[in-house]
Amino acid sequence: MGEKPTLVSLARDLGVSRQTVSNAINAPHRVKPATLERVRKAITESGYRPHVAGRQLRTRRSRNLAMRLHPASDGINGSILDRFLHALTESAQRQGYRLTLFTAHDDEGEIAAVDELLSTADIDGFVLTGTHHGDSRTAWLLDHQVPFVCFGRPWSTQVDPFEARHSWVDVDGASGTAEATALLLGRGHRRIGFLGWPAGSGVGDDRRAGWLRALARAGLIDEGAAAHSVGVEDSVSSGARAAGELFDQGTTALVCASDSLALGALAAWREAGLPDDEGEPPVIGFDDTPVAAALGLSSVRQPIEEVAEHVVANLVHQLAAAPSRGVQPHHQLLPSTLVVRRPDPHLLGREPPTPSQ
Amino acid sequence: MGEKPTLVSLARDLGVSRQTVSNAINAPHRVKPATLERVRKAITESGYRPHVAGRQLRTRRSRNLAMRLHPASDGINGSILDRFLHALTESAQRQGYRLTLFTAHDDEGEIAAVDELLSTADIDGFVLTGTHHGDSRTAWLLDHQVPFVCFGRPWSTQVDPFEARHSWVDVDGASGTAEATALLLGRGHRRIGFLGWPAGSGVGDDRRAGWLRALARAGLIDEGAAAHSVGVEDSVSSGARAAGELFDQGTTALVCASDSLALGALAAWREAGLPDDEGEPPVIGFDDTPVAAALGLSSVRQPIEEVAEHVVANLVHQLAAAPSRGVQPHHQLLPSTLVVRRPDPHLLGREPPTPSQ
DNA sequence: TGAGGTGTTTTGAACGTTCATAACTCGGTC
DNA sequence: GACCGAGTTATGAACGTTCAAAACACCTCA
Repeated sequence: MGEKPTLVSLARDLGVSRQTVSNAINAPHRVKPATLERVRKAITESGYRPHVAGRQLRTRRSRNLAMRLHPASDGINGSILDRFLHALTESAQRQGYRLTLFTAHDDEGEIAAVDELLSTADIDGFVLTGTHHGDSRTAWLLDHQVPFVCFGRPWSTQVDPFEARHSWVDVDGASGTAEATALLLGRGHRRIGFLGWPAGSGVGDDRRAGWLRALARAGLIDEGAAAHSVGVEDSVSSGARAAGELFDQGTTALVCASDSLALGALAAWREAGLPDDEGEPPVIGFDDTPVAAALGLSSVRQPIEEVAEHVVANLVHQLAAAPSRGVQPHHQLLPSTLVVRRPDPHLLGREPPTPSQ
Repeated sequence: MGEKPTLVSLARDLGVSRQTVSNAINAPHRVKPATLERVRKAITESGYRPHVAGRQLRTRRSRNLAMRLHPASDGINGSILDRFLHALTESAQRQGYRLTLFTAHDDEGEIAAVDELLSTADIDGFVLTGTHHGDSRTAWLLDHQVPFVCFGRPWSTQVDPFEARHSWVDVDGASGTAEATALLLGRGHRRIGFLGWPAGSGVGDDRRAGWLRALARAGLIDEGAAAHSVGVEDSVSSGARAAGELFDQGTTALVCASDSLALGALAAWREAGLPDDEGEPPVIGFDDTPVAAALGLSSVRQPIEEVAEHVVANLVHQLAAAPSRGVQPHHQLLPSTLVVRRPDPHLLGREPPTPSQ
């Protein structure tokens, strides 16, 4: 009771030295078992916790990670961000780290913010999201020897991402869209389109590539497959418009680069009055957002929780290494997977199908 | 350039004492103008930043705020959380504070986490979200004299929230639903229903109250208005089902407690084939989520950014006060406002209305 | 008996900052 | 010319921790 215990007060009460208590916490093997037990008991009884500032001042480590929170739905959007933040916080916590947020208006602002956080010395490492073509941040961080991990491959046409000098974790979007395409192929569709974003966006091109790969495997590339692929702005209404045109041209099913686009496609499909696949509309979204779940839309799901776990693990690994000599960068591509759903017939604006069998 | 500057190294280079440099930063009025200028120049030139751990150790202040990140869509859901987090981070940053996240599985876990963060002494104040009936957290925090502010009123039937012993900021949901109801009344609707959650959820009851108030003002309470109000689970499909029944019973328009419910109601309305209000479906959602924006659904918007600003301001105010004597709690209820939208006709599954101008 | 370990504990110093207080400077007053 | 007070600057100590190295205890072996 009374004042908050410190190393010194605890040691005094126990009749041992500061350092012994410190060792009991940080290097138990150096303490005689009997003493260790005595100290540990005192620690739990007094509820002693090391004061982070004292520790940080001496060790030059804060056990704090930081990440920039992008303005609403930039890079990773909405619900994905929620899941990512939560998973990241939890993973960090498990490893004894905390997650601090900061904002910035652009990449340059992010660099400035990182610089600030580093010079006040309360952040050990950073998580970068929203990697893009010509990203200026990674070079700066590498130059300044700042520990960091990217969520997202370095999208460069010049360099193989697996040759990058920094660590990253990313989701293989192509595997998911390929799986989605395969599913539609299995249901007999032959004119499967891809509804995505304009070319050049790394992430979008990756998702399109999976669709193309699945078609190629099925030997369906030659007959003008490219005509069934369009790139538009990521919104429900432009998705609806574009999907309508595709359906008019003979497309019978659509794999989409986002749930927003899929939502539009769903509306267009309903309007076009095309047949369904035994209750399931031939439209597949991406990101498995709550909207998709709510509407019963099949969607490709990113293993965000695993991404977070890997990001933190890698960061912690970097921090554990000697600060002088660098650590081997590590690159991890995790597969995305298709979540198959069957929508509530009410929401499709059709009569429920008569239960066969 | 060499090592990172510290107060001492900077003072040595300038030929003044540590304390003078420290004063130049923290109490400029105590330093002779000429000296002040010299010191300031040296600070900017050297890029000196005070080391937070050193400062924290001495002042017992970390300039760190913390908030529990609830598991996905609990309390404040999806996109609202994004906006809130972003606004909170930005507001905190403006005031020279940082935001740290942590997770917990329940209220008890949150209390334990807070206790931990406090005893390692690196958090100055907390933001509480997801307040609910019989919340055990506020009492604990008050008992332990921890500075905190709630986003959300204390939902107690016993006590007037404005008498609460702790500060809170909340959004007056009723004002938004009342506005929504008034809009529908203005368009000639007389049988306006409310599609919400089962009674007892504070937030939900508040939103329903606004609807009821607007009806009362219009003198429409007596004719069995209660029959047009239902409470169901917060999902699109149950919203669709419930809305369908209401429309069958003669309801012509719906104010909803969430965008999910509104989404369902929209589907039901479409299916029922009821008339629209010159292109606008008579359904209004709540929270103005990206889905609502995407579909062109009118929705009540919470001024989350303002909430965050007030939360941080209050917290900072508490922290500025002498730690011994408490600060007057402050209670702030901000109005929500209706965002009126007109959906893309494509998405309604109808022909666009002939432009009548 | 003493030299050399090995295992355990203690001591001095340092990390960078601010508080409390002392010291100095300078103009004005008696 | 000594004294005072206000303005400005400097000094000692402290915040709580860990590093580096010293000290101590005990055991083995020549």
